[in-house]
Amino acid sequence: MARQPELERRVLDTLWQGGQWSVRDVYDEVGAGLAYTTIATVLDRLHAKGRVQREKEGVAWRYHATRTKEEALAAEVGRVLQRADGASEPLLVAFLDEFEQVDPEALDRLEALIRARRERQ
Amino acid sequence: MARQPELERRVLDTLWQGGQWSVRDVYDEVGAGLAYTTIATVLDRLHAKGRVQREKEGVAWRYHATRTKEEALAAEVGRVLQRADGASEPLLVAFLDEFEQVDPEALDRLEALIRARRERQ
DNA sequence: GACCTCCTACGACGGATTGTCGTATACGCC
DNA sequence: GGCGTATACGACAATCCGTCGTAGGAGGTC
Repeated sequence: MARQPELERRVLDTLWQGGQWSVRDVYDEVGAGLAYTTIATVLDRLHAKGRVQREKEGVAWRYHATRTKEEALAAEVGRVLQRADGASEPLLVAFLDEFEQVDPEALDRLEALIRARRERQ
Repeated sequence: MARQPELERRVLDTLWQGGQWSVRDVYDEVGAGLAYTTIATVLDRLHAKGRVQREKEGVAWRYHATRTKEEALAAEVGRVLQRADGASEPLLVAFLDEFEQVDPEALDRLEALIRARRERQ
């Protein structure tokens, strides 16, 4: 039923919009057709996994993402890199293919960012 | 038991060394302490998922990876990019952080590859 | 032909993850 | 003391993955 946690992903996308979210807030955003407790459970599990944090506000919890979307996605890329035997040239080429396919201009910005990073030290 | 398919990953890493592998070949490589049929099952499932291909040779199957390791890992990065809302600057910066952490020189090679790619058209 | 060895096919089982709820229970307010 | 809302907790089914066991086929050996 869950090769990739689809509902968790939608809930995280919601939190990544920024700010604090109660269960009801999230439910209103992505809960169409689902039970309120379904959303509550998903948020609870994400909290147990450390993916979101929460503070009590009155009787209810307020949730927010532990990491930004960018950080979370980059961390996944980091795991991929870990699995590779170093950043070999074929790997980098394959990466660039993917980047180019998603956004042809991304390569220009990537190059500019690399250059800026070098100058910064 | 399997948040990330560890044994499948090891089997794939084996096939990614290149060439054709029988079940026994793979078993000799990564099967220490496991049953022969465990490896056979894993290869069978990878085949069902399209991750590996196989041809009969006599009575036995010969397996090889459908994609190279580089292609497979890049495809994962591609999926991550799909989930992002475009290649925003914060995302690219976060990616570069990961690259730099894994291999500080990777950024230089990345830049060179981008430049080479631009000249090629 | 009986036997041994190796291979595949297929099914099974348990643990973990995820989607999905239901119920019980606590809290604040009129 | 009720009502409405929120949480806590547990439950169930589906799927994935690691892990085997067993049945049965194909080929070589005595």
